Amino acid sequence: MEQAKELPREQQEIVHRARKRIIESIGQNMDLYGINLSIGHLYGLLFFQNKPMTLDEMTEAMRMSKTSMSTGVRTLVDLKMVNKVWEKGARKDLYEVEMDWFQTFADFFSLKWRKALEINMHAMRKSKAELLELARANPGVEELERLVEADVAKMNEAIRYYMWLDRFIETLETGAIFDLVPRDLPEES
Amino acid sequence: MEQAKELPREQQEIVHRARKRIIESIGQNMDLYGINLSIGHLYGLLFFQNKPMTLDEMTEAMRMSKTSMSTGVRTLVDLKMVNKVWEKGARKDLYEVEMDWFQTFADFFSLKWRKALEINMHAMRKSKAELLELARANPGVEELERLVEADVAKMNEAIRYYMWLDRFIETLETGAIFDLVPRDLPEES
DNA sequence: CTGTCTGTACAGAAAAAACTGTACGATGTT
DNA sequence: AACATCGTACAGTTTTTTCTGTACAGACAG
Repeated sequence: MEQAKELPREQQEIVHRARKRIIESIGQNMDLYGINLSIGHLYGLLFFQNKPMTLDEMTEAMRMSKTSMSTGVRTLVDLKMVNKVWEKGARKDLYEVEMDWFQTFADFFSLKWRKALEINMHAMRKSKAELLELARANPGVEELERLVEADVAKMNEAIRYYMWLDRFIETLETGAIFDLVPRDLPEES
Repeated sequence: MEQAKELPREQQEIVHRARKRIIESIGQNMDLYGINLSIGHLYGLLFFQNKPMTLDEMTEAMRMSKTSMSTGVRTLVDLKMVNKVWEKGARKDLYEVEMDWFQTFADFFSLKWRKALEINMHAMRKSKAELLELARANPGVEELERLVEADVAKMNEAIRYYMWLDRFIETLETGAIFDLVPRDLPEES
């Protein structure tokens, strides 16, 4: 895990267990971020490291292949959960967790949601236009009119939702969310 | 997909393509909700159904086994994305999508986040207490003190984040989020 | 330039997830 | 009562994902 070699065996055990509980807890819940258990554990490991870590150190600590560590840590970097760190004349790449979990949260969900939002919104608008055009080109066909009306109503409701989601994502991107729901509560007095 | 049988072939095609685009778009982005492509498609299919659907109808429309439809629709029901519908003397179970996507969104993420929150928070608090007790029982051991201090600082920061997340989830659960970020913008004037 | 070390591409093995067909319990019908 | 019909449990198969070992390109040291 990390240093602490100069402590008596018994104390090391306690520290190790305390850390392990958290690492596994974090790792387990990483599926929220679409991350599997192994990479979740890797993240947990990095969390308790008080200094940047190399791929070889991860390999040893996780008892997994270097290839897995390489791909795993890259996933975490892509998600901005881990940062690549530069150190003077260092041969190896160094990584450490992004400790600002508020930012991690905002980055992750704004990224994912915005991607889905754009794809879906685009599909909605295009299909809606096609259906309206179809109805316009065939006036008076009752069956068609009913059908288009029903579908377009659904699309409009979906678009309304996506427009809300867009504004919501914006609060994450701009940090306005932390005005709406403050990071800290004012002290009780 | 659904009725429209009385329309000319050509018009049916257009409607079908317009719907298909959306269904696939939705299905693809369902991985945000931890749902795979097939079940995503199922959801999209239900979205355009203007009446509740039976398992057998899904089986036919999706060209998949009834077992898959059964488990798939159950997943969607568990996530509150689809509702089981009761109809007078109906032999078969009927399902329809929950059309309130605002609610779907709020339900899904509050459910998932709260679960993770509670597990992680519990682990954090327990481990923190153990480390503090360890330090208390061994005063003056410099190495231990440094280590405990560093770990506890991290845990405190994490707990601070989780307390924020808790308040944030609460806005989803209570609907207060829709006061903070309104469903609709006031009309331009 | 040669030799060494690092990260990753790639192909194959192992593990996990998705999907299916069969069988069966529960419920309703005759 | 016997007979149908429905939904799902379960076991086995297929597909996908994860993980590993090997090999190699790029950077650097001597």
